[in-house]
Amino acid sequence: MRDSPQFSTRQRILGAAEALFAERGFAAASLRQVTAAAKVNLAAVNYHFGSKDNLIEEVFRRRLDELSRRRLERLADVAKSGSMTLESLLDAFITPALELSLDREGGSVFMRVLARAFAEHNSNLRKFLSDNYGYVLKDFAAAFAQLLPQLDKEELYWRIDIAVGALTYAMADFGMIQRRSGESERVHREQMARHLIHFTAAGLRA
Amino acid sequence: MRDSPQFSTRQRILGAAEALFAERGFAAASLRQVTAAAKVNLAAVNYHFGSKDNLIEEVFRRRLDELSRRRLERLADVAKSGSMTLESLLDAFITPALELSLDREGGSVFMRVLARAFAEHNSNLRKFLSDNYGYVLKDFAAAFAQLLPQLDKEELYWRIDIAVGALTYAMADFGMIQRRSGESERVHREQMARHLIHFTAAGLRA
DNA sequence: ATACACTTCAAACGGTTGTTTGAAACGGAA
DNA sequence: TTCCGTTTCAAACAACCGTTTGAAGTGTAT
Repeated sequence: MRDSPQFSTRQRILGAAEALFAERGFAAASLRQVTAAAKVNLAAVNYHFGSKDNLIEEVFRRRLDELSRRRLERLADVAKSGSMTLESLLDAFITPALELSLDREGGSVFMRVLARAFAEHNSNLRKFLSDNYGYVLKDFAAAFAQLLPQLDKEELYWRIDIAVGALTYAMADFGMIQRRSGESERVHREQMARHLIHFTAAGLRA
Repeated sequence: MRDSPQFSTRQRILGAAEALFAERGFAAASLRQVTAAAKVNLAAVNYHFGSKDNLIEEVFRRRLDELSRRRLERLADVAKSGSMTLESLLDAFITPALELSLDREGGSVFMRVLARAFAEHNSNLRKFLSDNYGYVLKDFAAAFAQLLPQLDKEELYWRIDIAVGALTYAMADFGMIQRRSGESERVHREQMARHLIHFTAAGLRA
């Protein structure tokens, strides 16, 4: 689908790279494998992106720009409604990722790419993510602080750190639980999100 | 330290490989980098381990054999004591990993290697881990089931899955929280373990 | 001293990596 | 048609990969 001729060379490369990065990692997925999957010439990567490192960053940018926008949009909605709860806050954080992972055009594999970025100790990549998207976490942290005034700053950050870990790990489908054969991908993911919110809210409140 | 002459070639390779796998990943860490760090000849890896894949498995085996043994030992102690709680059960699971991560000889980097194994989609590696160490999780799951009889099997497995994710992520030090400058590594890790148990117990009970 | 198993070594193997090059193909404007 | 910027292409580059080889070194037992 993503390598079909109706997509531009640029988009075909991004789609194939995303899939191969998720499956094999950034180092192990070679540009020859990427360009073969995208059905474009090898030199097209360096022509359109300059280097492999730039391609990696662009794979993140393409998804994270919209994901961050949607998360902050929902955060603003929840804050404005006046009925902010831990659950609604977690929902604002998780639902955009859930929607992305249900996107037809390979959104689900991106969550695995994102989780790989945490496993990679690559400081360039971490700096890129922190510089460009760190403000999203900051805004959510402030909202959590408002809802959990009994926790001091240190205690709160510990819990948010653990919560983000649980969310990252689960949304990347790293766990043992496999989707049941009779169950659609959508239902599976929605159940996971529901369990995640329930579990994490309790942990934050504890 | 681990590359000092008092350690055997075999152990020096294992130590250097562990450190480089944690830092760069299994694919990106080359045998030439490993043998240079270990100060041994390149061919020593294939002489002592046969192949890079075997070396990777051996890096896991060296730590996981004892880690699994200690976890099951503590699980048995807790079960025997008659006063099993969620907290004591989580403590039995976490404390051996905590002790390992405080080990002088590079135990802390191994937790990062272990977390990488989850991020890797490598089916050979996952099968190796599941075949050789899956029984540990099985035994703990049975103990959790006993403590949470109100949860049906599916609900329980979801929560254990999420809990394992939080533990894996946190013990690998993937989070944003950095050790404070005036604080020892030991104190930092012990605080993390304490927060982890508190958070996870609440999530499981929720 | 001789023999033998174990270990280390430098060198080379074929294959793959990211990147560069210069020519060919393309497509709209003049 | 001619022109020109944009994009694609096959081919080559040096560098690095995991693995193999056969010789050199090592220490122990005979």
